[in-house]
Amino acid sequence: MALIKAPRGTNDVLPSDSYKWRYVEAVADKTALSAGYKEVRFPTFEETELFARGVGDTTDIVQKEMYTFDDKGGRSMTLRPEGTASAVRLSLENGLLGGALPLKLYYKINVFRYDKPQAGRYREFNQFGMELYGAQSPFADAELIEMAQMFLKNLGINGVYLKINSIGCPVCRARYQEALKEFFASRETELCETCKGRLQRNPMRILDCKSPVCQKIAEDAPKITDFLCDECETHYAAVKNALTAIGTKFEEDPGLVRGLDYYTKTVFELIDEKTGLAVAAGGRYDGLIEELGGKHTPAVGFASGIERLFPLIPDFGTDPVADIYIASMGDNAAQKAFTIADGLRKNGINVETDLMARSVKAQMKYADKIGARYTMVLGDSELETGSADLRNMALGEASKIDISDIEALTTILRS
RNA sequence: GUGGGUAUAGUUCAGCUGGUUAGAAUGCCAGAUUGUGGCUCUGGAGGUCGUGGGUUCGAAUCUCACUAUCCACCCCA
Repeated sequence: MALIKAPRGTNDVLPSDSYKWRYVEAVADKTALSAGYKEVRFPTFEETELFARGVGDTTDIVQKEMYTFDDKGGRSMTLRPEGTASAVRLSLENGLLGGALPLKLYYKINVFRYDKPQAGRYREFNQFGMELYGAQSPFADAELIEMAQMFLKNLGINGVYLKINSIGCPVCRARYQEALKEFFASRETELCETCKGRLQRNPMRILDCKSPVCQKIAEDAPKITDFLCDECETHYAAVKNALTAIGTKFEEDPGLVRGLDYYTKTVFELIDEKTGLAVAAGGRYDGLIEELGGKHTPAVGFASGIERLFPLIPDFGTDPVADIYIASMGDNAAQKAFTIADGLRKNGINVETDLMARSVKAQMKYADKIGARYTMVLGDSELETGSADLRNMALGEASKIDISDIEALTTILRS
C-alpha cells in the first residue's frame, strides 16, 4: 500500500517542533493583550461571497487562489484565504461595533491559498493578525504598526525594516488612478503583458510589477503622494510624526500598493532584509466594514505570516522535559511506579514510567534520551525497604528517598 | 500560470559507462557474567530504488509520461 502523503504545500508540526509554535503563539497573545486586543476565533470556512466582497473581486487571491467548494447543500464555501474579512463579519454579526469602541481584536489562524508552493510560501499557512475598528485617528495606524513591530521584537527578531505609504481615500485615489492610466497608456507598448491587462483594471499594480522594464517606466510615473487630498495628506503626515516620535524608522515607498482591494490611506510592510519577504503587512481599510454591510467605520489592521518568522527567531526556549523517570522491574514494582507517578502528576510534576516492560538498562537509556532530570529504579528490594536511589542524571549522583513520601519527593523535584 | 533542478532504508546520502541476494552513516530494537543512562563493541529489524509505460537477455542505472518536492518568475504573509 502506498503511503498517503500530506497535501502539497501543507506542513506537519512534529513532536520535536511543536514547542516552537507554542512559543510564537504565547508571544502573540502577550503582545496583543498588552495593548488591550482580545482574541477571536472564527470558522475555517465562510460563504464565498464574504471574500469576494471583502477581499476584492479583482485580486489574485479571489480570482485564482481560493479553495472554494460547494457544500452538500449546494452553498458555495471557501477556506479562508485571510482573516480580516472574517473578523469584520464576526464583529457585524455579533453586534460588537455597537459596544465599546474602539474594538480591538486579534487572531491566530491557519489560512489557505492555492498558490504554487515555494520557499516561505505554502498552501496552508498561519497568520497572527490584529484589527482595530472605529478609530480614524492617525495614532490608530501608528499603534498597529507599533504592534506589528513589537510582536517581532518580542520574538527576538532583528533585521527587519518598515516600509510605508499612503494610497489615499476613494476620492483622491480615483484622481490618481486616472493620472496613472494616462501616464501608462502613453507607454503601453513597452509594458509587459500582465501590466497591459492591469492598465484598465488596476493601474496601481503596475507600480508593483517586478519586470525591470515596467519598474523603469514606473520610476517616472506620477506619485500617489502628489495626489492625496488634504485630509489624506494630513493623516499620512500625522502617522509619520507619530512613528518618528516613538523612534520608529521607516522608509517611504510610493510604489507600495498591497494586493488586497480594501486598503485606504496607510499601508505598510515589514520586510526581512535577508530574503526580501514581507513578514508582516497591513494598513487602513476604512471602506471594508461598510462594504460588508455595516455602517461606515474606520478600521486598520495587520497580519503576520508565522512560517516566515521561524527562520528569523533566534531562541524558541525549550520543551519541558520529564522531571523524573521511574524505572521498574516486575509487575509489583510497575504498579508501585504507576502509583507514585500518579501522585506526583497530581502535584504538577512531569513524570514518566515504563510502559513496555523493558529491562532496567533499556529504561535508563530511554530516560536519558528524553532528558529526564532524575531517575529512580523500583524493584523487589525497594518495595521491601521502602526507599530508593533518586539519581540526578546530569551529575550522576544518587541519594536515598522514601518512596511512600510523595510530598517530600515533590519538593525535591520542584527545586 | 511559466522556466529549471531533484526523486534509493525513519533521516542524510553512495551506487562508475545497465549485469546476479541494493550499500554506508545516523536513528530505532536487542545483547556484551544476567537491577541502572551518556562512550565502545556485536547483532537485528527496516527499501515494490516516486508511479506507470518503453528499450534490453537483463534497468536503481537509458528513454517517455505522470506525480511529488526544491529553486526562480508571477503574486503574496
